[in-house]
Amino acid sequence: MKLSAQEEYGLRCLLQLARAQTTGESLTLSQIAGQEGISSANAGKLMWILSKAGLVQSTRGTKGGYTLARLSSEIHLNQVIRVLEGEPAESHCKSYAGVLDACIHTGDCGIRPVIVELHQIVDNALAEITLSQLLGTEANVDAALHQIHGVKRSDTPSMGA
Amino acid sequence: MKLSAQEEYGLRCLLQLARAQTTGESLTLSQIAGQEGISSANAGKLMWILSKAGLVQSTRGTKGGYTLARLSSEIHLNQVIRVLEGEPAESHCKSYAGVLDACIHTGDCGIRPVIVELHQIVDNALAEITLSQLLGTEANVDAALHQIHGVKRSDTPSMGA
DNA sequence: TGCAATCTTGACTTAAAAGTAAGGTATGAC
DNA sequence: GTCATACCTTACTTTTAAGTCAAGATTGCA
Repeated sequence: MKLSAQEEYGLRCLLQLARAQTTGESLTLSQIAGQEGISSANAGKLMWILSKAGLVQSTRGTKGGYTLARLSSEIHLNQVIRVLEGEPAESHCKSYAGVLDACIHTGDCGIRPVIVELHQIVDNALAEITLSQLLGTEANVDAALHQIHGVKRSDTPSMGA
Repeated sequence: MKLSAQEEYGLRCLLQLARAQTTGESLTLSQIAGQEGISSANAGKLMWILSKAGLVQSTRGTKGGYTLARLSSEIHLNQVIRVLEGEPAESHCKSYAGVLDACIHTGDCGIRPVIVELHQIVDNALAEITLSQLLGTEANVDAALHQIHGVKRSDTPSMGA
C-alpha cells in the first residue's frame, strides 16, 4: 500500500512539466533526469509510458522535448498513478485490484470486495488533486490537502459497519 | 499504490483466525496455508511477522497453533498493513512514507508532503475497518450471492475450498 | 545532403521482493 | 523420559520490478 518508486518519480517528472507549462517551455530528457537525480534512460522510460498514455506530448529532433498534453489543471493524480501502474488511463477494470489477480475462493472470500473498495477510496482521493494544485507555494499544497480531508470525510467507506 | 501479495495474504490469514476466534479454536500452519493455497513455509513466515508484532499468539507443541492476540473487533487494518509492510504496529515514523526516503529537493519540491498526506489518508481509511467488520462483509456477500444467484457456499464456517 | 540533437524501443543487468527448504526448539501425550 | 507434533529461525532460490545500455528513428539546422 505504498507508492512505488516508479509512481513517485513519474509524478515528479510530471510536476516539472507542469511547472514548465506556465512558461511555455518544453523539457528534454536530460533536463528532467538531471532535476530528479535519475538517469536519462530511466526518465526516458517513464516519459514513454506517460506519453503512450496521452498525458505528455513528445517532440523529436533538435529543439525537441516533452510537454504536458493537457493543462496541468486537467490532469488528475488518479490518472497518473493508474498509468504508472501499467493500466491505460481510461480503463478501471484491473487497476487497484491488488497483486493477486485471481482469488482462489472464486470471488466470495469476503476480503476481495473490501480490497477493491479500499483502492476505490484511494482513487477518489487522488482524483481530487490536479498537477496544478501541486505547483508553487506551500499555500497551494495546503489547499490541496484540505480538499483531500474534505473528500475523505464525506466519502467514508460503507463496509460492515 | 497497491496491496502487495504479502499484505493481501497476511490479511487473509488474519481473517481465518478471526473466524476461528468465534468458536474458540486455534489454527495450525497447515490449516491456514491449506485454505489460502500457499505453502506452510510461506504462511509460517507471515504468521511469524504477525506474532512478532503482537497481532497473533502462537502455541508450540502438540495441540499448538495460532490465535488472534486480541478480539477481532479490536484489530484495525491499518495496524495489519503497517506490520506487513515491515514497520512495528505502534510506530508511524517511516510507514506510508513511500519508497524514496530522501527527497533530493530538500523538502521544497511540493510533492513530498502530498505523498505523506496521501498515505495518511489511506491509513485513516484502514483504521476505520476492523477484522470483525470484514467478517460481517463476508456474511453480507454470502447472503447476496445466495439471494441473487441461488449459490450456496460450500462450508460456511471455513471459507471455500 | 550531412550532421547533431533528441526521442523510441527492445534487450540486458541489477536489486528487491516473494517464496522455499531445512534444521532447531518448545510442548504435550504416553 | 521419549517421541511426535508444531512453531521458530535462518539461509537459500526463484521471481518480479527497477534501472541501464545501445542501436534505431526522426527532426532541425547549416
